[in-house]
Amino acid sequence: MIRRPVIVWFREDLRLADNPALTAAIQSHLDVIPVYIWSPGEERPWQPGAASRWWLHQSLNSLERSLQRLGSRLILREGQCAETLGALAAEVNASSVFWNRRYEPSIIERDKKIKTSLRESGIDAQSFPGNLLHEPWTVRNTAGQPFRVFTAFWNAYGASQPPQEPLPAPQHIPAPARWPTSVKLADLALEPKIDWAGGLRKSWKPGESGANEQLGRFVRSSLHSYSDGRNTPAEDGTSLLSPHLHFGEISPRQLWHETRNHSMESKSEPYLRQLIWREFAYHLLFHLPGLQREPLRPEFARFPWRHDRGAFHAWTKGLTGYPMVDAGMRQLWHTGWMHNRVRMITASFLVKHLLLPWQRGAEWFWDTLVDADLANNTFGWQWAAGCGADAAPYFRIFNPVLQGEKFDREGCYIRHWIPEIGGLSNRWIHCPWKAPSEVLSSAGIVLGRTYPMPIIDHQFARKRALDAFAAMRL
DNA sequence: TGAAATGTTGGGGCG
DNA sequence: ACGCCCCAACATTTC
Repeated sequence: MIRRPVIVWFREDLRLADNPALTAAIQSHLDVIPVYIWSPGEERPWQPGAASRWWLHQSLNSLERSLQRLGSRLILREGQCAETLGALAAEVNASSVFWNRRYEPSIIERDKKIKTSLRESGIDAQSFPGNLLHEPWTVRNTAGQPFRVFTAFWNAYGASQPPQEPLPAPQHIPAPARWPTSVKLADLALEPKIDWAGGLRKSWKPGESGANEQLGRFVRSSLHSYSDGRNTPAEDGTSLLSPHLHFGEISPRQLWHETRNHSMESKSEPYLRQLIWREFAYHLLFHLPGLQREPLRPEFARFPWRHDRGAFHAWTKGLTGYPMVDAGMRQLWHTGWMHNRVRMITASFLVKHLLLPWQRGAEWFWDTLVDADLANNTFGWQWAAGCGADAAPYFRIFNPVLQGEKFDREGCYIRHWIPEIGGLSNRWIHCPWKAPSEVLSSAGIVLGRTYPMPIIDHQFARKRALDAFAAMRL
């Protein structure tokens, strides 16, 4: 009698350690068939962008090699998940299919259907929690409602059970006698046809081992000074873990325990807060699926957004004439990532200085970020636009010059990403248009030619945004 | 996880 | 010594 194998369906959990579905599969003492299904159509309209696909390719490659080291493989398939899983399960006569949950509303809906249809075919289907610290439906305020204020959410997390200890990575994965066929990773065509990914390759090491190395670097060198260091874009003071976390190369439970164990509570708390902001974003999107398109505050539906392709183009290319904004946008384009402080500055500029819809910004970030994550991206943009939960009030408008002087005092971040104005002293580096003409010419700068004039005047833009806000509230 | 405007205070220059 | 003004520094309010 042939033993029926169990399929482990990998999704946004491209890791072996702390992987509940994988652990459960191994504990079932059946042969394990790991599979990943590429089905971008089912993610619409948020199918992975170009930068995410690049990362996914590297991460799948890394997972495949890790599985091979344990005597296993990664079966790759392309197509609708329901059909593909059903066909694979039939092909290998699987007894069950295990996976770790995702929490995007449309994915939940799809996965429910898959679970039902597998069970109807006599196949045991089980999903496991592992990509959040707490399941979104278990967290409620005293009135039984989902939280809308971060502090209350944070307090609720603090009062609840600490997350369970991460599961160890398996030492061996039982392999079936015969493997089903797999497409080749290259055939998924995740990598760009024209190789623009050089900057990404230099910046990142996707995969579980890369994630763990980065976590090690972070807790050794940045965690103790995180509360200030995370605000200095020129330095690696943030965790740099966001893409690893998005693809599940490392789990939030691992991050929680590792940072907790490595330092005093007072030192690890600022980082844990960030991790809980992520939970809060997932929590909100779960309870309010419309957030991915529509503002949480309904009055923003009447906000007088502008439509200015030229301004949007300048923003995306880092040609607004405001060095702090442009540096951020160029860092994003080059590395697939932007420092969080600068995300706030660039987002504020798009929404408040240019009056362009936050959805346009969210779409651009979605395509260019290696850490593009629906819950976080949606939450972050609604926060920046002032229309979200616990958001920055609309009248809170960042001044890109002051933000630059405050958080990049020495201009290091600017000089790195905008070398054409690198010759300016710290006094002028954040506002080249104010520099005396002899300073500009001796630095080799011709405003409007070698670097743009500001595409909009700050004072004017600030007043216009406030007026638009006032008009909306009438 | 703001910035700008407005208000208040207190030290020093000066007649 | 005193009152007056200026203004930086800080605090508060407003958007």
